[in-house]
Amino acid sequence: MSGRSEQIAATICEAILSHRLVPGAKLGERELSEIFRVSRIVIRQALIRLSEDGLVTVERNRGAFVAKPSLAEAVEVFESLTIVEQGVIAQLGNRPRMSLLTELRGNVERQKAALGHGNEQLAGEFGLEFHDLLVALTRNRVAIELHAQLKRRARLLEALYRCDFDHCQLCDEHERLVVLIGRRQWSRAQQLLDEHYRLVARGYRIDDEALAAMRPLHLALARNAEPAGASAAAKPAARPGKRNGKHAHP
Amino acid sequence: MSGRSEQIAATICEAILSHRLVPGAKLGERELSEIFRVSRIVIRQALIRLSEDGLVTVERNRGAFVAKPSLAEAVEVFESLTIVEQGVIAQLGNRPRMSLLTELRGNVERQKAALGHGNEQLAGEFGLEFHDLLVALTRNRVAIELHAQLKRRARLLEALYRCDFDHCQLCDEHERLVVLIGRRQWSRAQQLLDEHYRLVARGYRIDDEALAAMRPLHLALARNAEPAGASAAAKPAARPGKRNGKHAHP
DNA sequence: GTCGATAGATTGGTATCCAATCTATTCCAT
DNA sequence: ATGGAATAGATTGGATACCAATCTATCGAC
Repeated sequence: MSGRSEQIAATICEAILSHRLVPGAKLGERELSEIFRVSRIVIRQALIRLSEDGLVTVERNRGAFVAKPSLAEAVEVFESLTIVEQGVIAQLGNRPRMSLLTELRGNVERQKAALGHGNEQLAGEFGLEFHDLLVALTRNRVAIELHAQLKRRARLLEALYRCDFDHCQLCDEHERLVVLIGRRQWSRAQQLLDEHYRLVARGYRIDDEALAAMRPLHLALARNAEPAGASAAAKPAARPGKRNGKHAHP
Repeated sequence: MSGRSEQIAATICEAILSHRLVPGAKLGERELSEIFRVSRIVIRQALIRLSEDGLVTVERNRGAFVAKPSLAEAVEVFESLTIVEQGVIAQLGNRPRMSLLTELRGNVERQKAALGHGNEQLAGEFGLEFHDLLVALTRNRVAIELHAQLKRRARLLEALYRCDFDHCQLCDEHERLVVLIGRRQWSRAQQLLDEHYRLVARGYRIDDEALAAMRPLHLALARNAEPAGASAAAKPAARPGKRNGKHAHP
């Protein structure tokens, strides 16, 4: 409903976070405007939104690209996640919301159950959710949005650096973290959290093949690229011959 | 240099942070486009940038306004600042950069000197800088930018809620904070920081007169404009006969 | 083969136009 | 006179066309 550029930005964001658009991919204004059937200006506004969020970098007179953070910046993102969540733990000391720990315990149980069934994919999802729940304990929307932004940037990194996690150990640390929080041992909890994120960061390796997996924009955005009309076509399908044959990957 | 909309956004941001544009003020596209001598689209792009930063809110088909955070949101902003800085302190425990404490000590000395000369204004400036330096200790640009964004929102609040600080006590707490960090008493330091920000938050009172200080855009954005508090009383009612202050903002 | 020039393509920005929506006034009925 | 509907104006959201500046890539000369 609200602004067309807003929902286009959300669509592109979703495509980036699900790795259908890989870091470094060019986001051409003309191409996107044809895909979404809007004018270039709306596309540019969407790209501005994404660039403010850190998911897209705009180079003057060259265009917009999916952000491709350096390894140094990747470390900084994880460190920032650590900082925020350590701060959240410190806040728990002042305003004990121990009743809310139930949610954390429930999440850990779901992680363990998923691991018991050998579903590491699902366990990973729950593992991400754990950190959301931790920040949600503050009931502070500003902090929650801050954390969500950092997490978006972290998910972007997953596309760039192959991750190889020891889900067992990660889940175990989550459980120990809940115990420490329950015992109000904030300092120990912060220390464990730091080690936890360092373990996560160690799971990342440079992945050259990810960049080879680049696919054309109209494929990456096909699912969500609905025509401008209220309900014009159910299928974007193959676009009828505008101009084709210039999609060589550089 | 880089994008026209970018520098216009920076100019408007600066005007907001120095309280020449008060919360709730309308940012009309046509009016701004005439002031900056650019097309409306560039203005809209600048407004989008500012809205992503949280300094302006855009309401569909109604326009853009300088953000007017509720008291609840103000509390959340300060709590988030606390969270980030507490996390920074926790990080200092892992990577001791004690040599950089010199900068913090120097800042405290400048605060005390300013207070000694009775210059509370200058002491307040140094007080803000103290928290920047604290976060800068991490050498983490992502965290620094995160903190800077929160501080911009905090400075916006100063225009909405009149602040009445006990600069002596604030400076004293800064000094004690440096001592605690030097002694590696991270937990105590975090606790003191929390109390510190609660003291700051208590200094804020609802200020109705600030909204009355609204002035036309072209005056607020003039090159050599002064902050709202000083010379606003000279011409309180600049608008002839139009409606005044009817900007209810849920 | 390397270096430079030229021609295309893309971006940044302007001007104009139109539809949808919100605001405020006016006018009418009670 | 007052409340409500109708209307006219203003503002936003967006489209289209157009132009200048810049980047890219091909082509040609040495």
